[in-house]
Amino acid sequence: MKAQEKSRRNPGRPAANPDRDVRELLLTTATGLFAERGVAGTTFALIAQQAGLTPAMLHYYFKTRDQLLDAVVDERLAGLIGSVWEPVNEGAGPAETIRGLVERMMTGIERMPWVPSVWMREVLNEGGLLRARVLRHLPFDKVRIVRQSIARTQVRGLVNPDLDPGMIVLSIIGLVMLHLATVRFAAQTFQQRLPTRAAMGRHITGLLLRGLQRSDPLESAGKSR
Amino acid sequence: MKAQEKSRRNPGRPAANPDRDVRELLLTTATGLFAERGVAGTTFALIAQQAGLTPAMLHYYFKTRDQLLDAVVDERLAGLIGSVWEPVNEGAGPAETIRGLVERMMTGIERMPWVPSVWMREVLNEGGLLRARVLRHLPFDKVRIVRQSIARTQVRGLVNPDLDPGMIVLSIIGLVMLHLATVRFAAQTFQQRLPTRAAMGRHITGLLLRGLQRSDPLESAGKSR
Amino acid sequence: MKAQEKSRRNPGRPAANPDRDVRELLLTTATGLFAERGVAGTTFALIAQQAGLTPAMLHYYFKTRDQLLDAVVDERLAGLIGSVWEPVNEGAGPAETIRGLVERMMTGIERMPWVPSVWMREVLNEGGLLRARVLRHLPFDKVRIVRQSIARTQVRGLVNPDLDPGMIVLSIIGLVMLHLATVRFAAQTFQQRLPTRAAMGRHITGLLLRGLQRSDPLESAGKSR
Amino acid sequence: MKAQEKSRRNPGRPAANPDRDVRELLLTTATGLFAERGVAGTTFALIAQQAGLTPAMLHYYFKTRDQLLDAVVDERLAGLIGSVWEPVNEGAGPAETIRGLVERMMTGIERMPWVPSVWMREVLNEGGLLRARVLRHLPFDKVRIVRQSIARTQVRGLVNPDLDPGMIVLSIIGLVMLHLATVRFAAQTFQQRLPTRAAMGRHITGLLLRGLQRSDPLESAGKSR
DNA sequence: TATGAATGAGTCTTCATTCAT
DNA sequence: CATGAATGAAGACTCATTCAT
Repeated sequence: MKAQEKSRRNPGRPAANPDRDVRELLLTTATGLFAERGVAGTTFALIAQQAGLTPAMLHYYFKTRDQLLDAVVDERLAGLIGSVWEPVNEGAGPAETIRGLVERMMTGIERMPWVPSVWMREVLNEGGLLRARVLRHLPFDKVRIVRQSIARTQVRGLVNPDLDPGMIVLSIIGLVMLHLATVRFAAQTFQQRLPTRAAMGRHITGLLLRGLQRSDPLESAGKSR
Repeated sequence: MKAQEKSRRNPGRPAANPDRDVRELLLTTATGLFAERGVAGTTFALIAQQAGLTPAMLHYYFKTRDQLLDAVVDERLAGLIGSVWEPVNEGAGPAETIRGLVERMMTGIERMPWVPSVWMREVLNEGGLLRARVLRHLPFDKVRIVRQSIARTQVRGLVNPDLDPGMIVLSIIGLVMLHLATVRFAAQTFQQRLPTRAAMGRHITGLLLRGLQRSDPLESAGKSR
Repeated sequence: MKAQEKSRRNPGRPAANPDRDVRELLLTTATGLFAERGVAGTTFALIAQQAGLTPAMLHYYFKTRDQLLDAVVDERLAGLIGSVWEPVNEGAGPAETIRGLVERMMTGIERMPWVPSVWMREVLNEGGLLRARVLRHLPFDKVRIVRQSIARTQVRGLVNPDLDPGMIVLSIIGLVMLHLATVRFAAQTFQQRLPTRAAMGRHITGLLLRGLQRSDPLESAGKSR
Repeated sequence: MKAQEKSRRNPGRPAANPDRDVRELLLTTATGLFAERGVAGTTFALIAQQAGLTPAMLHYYFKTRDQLLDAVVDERLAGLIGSVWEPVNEGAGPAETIRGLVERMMTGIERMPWVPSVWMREVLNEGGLLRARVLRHLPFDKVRIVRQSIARTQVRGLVNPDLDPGMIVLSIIGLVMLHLATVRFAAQTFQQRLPTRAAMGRHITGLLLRGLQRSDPLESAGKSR
């Protein structure tokens, strides 16, 4: 019923394909629930109910559960991944590259707040239900660019020699996702105020950029406490 | 049947309490599956099957699903948490403290490889099924010690001013869990060799300690590419 | 399959709401089985099977077992209770009132033969599974009217002084339910013909009205045997 | 464990067969639970738990559930039935006979308070789980004596002509069981004091004996209210 | 006697999926 | 487009019963 109303709105104008609209609504509802309860914990009935539709309607738009997951990845996550990685190019230095990645991730996530939680649960995790699907969209060439850029700089002695260039991309993405997915929880648990988006950006970028940097260890500072 | 074989092992000696044994076996099987497929995706039937028992047997040892989760947290995770945090004390500097935390986490996880994955999925994530249970075992006083130690050092200008002391504990734990949970995946995905445990420890600790450190940014290094 | 047949009946007319029909069918089947085997002994599977449906279908109409019991009481028993007690008013004498109650009970039960058995088992009995639900529908004000009417008449010496006015309502309802629930059994057991409805009404009403009446005891009659 | 203690009590004396004792304990526990929750609602585990034993022990004494029910009827109910009906003889008048039956029932039930509830649920009711078993112990000859005694007296015009002699035995037993099983409930429901045993005896006997009696109807009394 | 361990069958319930309308 | 009805498969959980010890 709600869907019917929806499909009839804008009676004057050449209605934007209502099919498209409901699909989008369903995807949005689904991703929200995936973030809150995980993919395995989100039933078709729940998505339908929250979208004001019947479960049967869901099957009209997505023949099977797998197709819904495909759509979430292909029509939502893929775009984000593209916008984050596309600008990466060989010309930039590691700092600039990393700063760019982090900034674009945070910007993209601002409009898709469900991503960090879902990413941690369903992509990074062994057996995550979106992992295989996401893999198909990862820009391996771009990833290699970043890795090699860091490795080269490291060889020249300008990057923290402790770091493993092979893990650095994981560290970058993971750090952003991890912090964005858990700030709220951390703040509540340890009874602190929720940091602003800017503060979080500084924290993550600061940790990464300083972490990458070659320099003397912190020992002395700590010792002198 | 398999259980019968089990009860016949150690024919000579007064069999170590078989009750305890099967329970432990079940807990181990369960945690393994939780890591692979998440708590929500792991059915009693699956655990039982993998342990060579019937689902009904699981209910013999754990009256309900909740009780199984309780047991996992209370009898497995709690010990790890304790051993990681117990040695934390006010006397140590931030570097030493962090190094200790990371080392103890990695050591503990070596014997419980299921922890990182489960921690990311079921503790850090919103709606994670172990979150509430784990919270009861978190040593808030120890956490505060670490946070304040870093904050004090930061005020004295010896710590990266970009960092938010309120998020630093999350960053420490999260970084370890994140990397341990995903190295294998990252290595496979990007077709690299799996880093050694030592390399991983260096990577994480290096990232954290350098990241914490106050110093000039990496810009210059990057620019000079 | 049977359900399909069902949905095709009345091919010419605009089928009476099939939803309602199946619901009613299920309620009827359930009450019948409740009478035969008690609520605790009647499984969803049994009801479904007897109605030619699957157990899952039952959950389509009644989300839980409790909801089925609610429906039985609210949609079936409540009406009977209302029709039995509604006409009770202060103006009538005890005999008239009791006769009316008994008559209306017997009439109502004629169309709901499952009631006496269920009432005895699940309402009157300690721990009966419908007791609490039925209690919500009992017209306490009407009950009080009957009790007080009898008590007043008893004080005036016109009612058997042995009777406890507080138990008399129980005796009235109980006697009807008891006899209706067990005539068939009694007749079979003691190999007698089944009394007609009229005979049963006379028996019960006669027992109650004479029993209420003040008069000399039966001793003399018996002694003269 | 409790059972062990129990079986070891009276260490000095030649212990009364402990087998017998535990059996009795179990029967008593079972009948109590049957009264509270019905036979179908009482599990082996519950009986065992309440008796301080393991379910396995129950199977030691009663190989199957059916055997337990057999024992309840044969070793408990049968005795009561016998003591109630044995004294019935052809020489007595209906009043005396009925008074005797009621009195003996009430006396017997005083020591077996679980009987009325169980009788109503599991004997009188269609599909009652003890019905068939109890039937084997009913003294049909005695029942016939009562029925015929009343019928004869009725023919002579000394008994309420409305009554059906074939139903009268059912009315007698049923009335006692019904009232004894439900006084507590009735008192609570209608917020009255619990009648004393004597009051209940008077109520039941009074209702039955007056009810049997031939006499003018109560109409006039009621009308004059 | 006594019990812990074990299980097959069955209970209520949920869910993705189908289909006639 | 949209849905109500329907279901098979599976999930957690219970229970009477068995058996080695």
